[in-house]
Amino acid sequence: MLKATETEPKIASSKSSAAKSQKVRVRYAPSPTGIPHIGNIRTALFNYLFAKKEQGQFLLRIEDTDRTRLVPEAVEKIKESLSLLGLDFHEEEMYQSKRLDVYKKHLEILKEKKLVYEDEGAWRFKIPKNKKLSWDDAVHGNVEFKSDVLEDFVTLKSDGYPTYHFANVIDDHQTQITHVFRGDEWIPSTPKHLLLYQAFGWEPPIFVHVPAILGTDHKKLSKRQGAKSVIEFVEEGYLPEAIINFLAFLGWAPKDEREIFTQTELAQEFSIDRINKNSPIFNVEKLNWFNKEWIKNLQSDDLARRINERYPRYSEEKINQILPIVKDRMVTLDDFGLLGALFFEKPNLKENQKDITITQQQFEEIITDLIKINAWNEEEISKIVQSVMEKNNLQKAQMYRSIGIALSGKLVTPPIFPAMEILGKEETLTRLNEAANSKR
RNA sequence: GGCGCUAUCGUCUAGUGGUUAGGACGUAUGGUUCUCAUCCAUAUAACCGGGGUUCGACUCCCCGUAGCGCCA
Repeated sequence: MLKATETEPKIASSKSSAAKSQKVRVRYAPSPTGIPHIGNIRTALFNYLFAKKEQGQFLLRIEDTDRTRLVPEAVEKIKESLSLLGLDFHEEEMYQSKRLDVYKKHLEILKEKKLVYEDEGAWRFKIPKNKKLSWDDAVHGNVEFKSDVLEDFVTLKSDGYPTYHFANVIDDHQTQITHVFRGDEWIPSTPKHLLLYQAFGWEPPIFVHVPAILGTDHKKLSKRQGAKSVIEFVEEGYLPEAIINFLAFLGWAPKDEREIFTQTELAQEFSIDRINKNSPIFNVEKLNWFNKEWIKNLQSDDLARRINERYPRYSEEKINQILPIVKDRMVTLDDFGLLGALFFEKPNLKENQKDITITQQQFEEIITDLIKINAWNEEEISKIVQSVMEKNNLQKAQMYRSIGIALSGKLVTPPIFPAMEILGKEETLTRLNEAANSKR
């Protein structure tokens, strides 16, 4: 109790009022070592939402000082991931590899102050003894380390490149970053950064250590464990809106119980105070639900346009015609490909043939009656199917499922009567005939 | 091993000293429907343990325990 009132963790936010006089500037600072996975992008999202909320600026900085792990197309993929979600960054882009002289200059300052010493060509920062290093973390409150647990760390490596710690501090200061959002795995290295800020006589930014997203194995999400990128999710038919919505709710929650938010609404609601301390687990089920909701909420034209982009051989007009009967059962855009396939290609009867449980003769009864229909619409079709069903004492499930398979070859189908109407009389009869023959 | 972070239903979370601990996902059951799916309703299930502080702790403090992270 005492300690809490004394240190007052949330002082961090009152401290931010000092920073508030200046414009909020945040950055996303990935290393171009590959395609950023969904956990990395969530950090970018928090940065972005906060900047938008505070009408500040969101910068992109490429931390490309580890030349051994550089992946050539990574920068492009990072930008693609951001733009897929509509996270526009401020025009200032920064590449650490182009700032070697800056780091070198700053090393000179430390040399003059005798705070570094040479060690096999590298320059190490000398850790002072018996010093308490603490900061008011915007999500974790007061965090404190004793300097004794730290080891003298390298600032500039022998190859002339800076370490992460060194470049990070200098860059954040020079670009006037006010809030540093980063994964909480960086908490243990923050004392080093603090030391650097002190050495240069700079005011440190507000640290916002965001909990890492965990996989179902309760381990930090990593590419090695198969963590996917935004690019992959979009390829699989997830909507950017749903991905944003889902990611925002991993480690953060709004004041009320509403769950569906646009990016703009999220930015309005966003607040650092409401970021959780504990690490959430990535749960695909929930993502699926968000995606389903977003598909439902999308305007039909918009949805049709996106499906058309995915399946250019399907015309938007045809998609619009089919959409009303398949929309409700789509989880991802990919599902349109599955559910709508029957309108574009012949079914493969073999796979589910054993589930066709009505006889050849019963098929033929239906066909003979369907032929007589003049006005080919679902009501008429339905009447005939019902009557054959009753006459033969068939179960609904049996009848509908058999016809569904005859039309599509699949077990999950759109509602069959409107489907038959859209398919057209001739094609429907052909398929029923084929199914009938397959029962021979 | 050292240091640190964290701890509410299976999962995402609300909750800031007094609540029947709320919502969502998932799951189960029932209803609607044109099979499957949708939709609707209902149910399901949680405060890690132990000590304090307090008239009263999920909530504040301490100690454990566990998970995770960083460094070695």
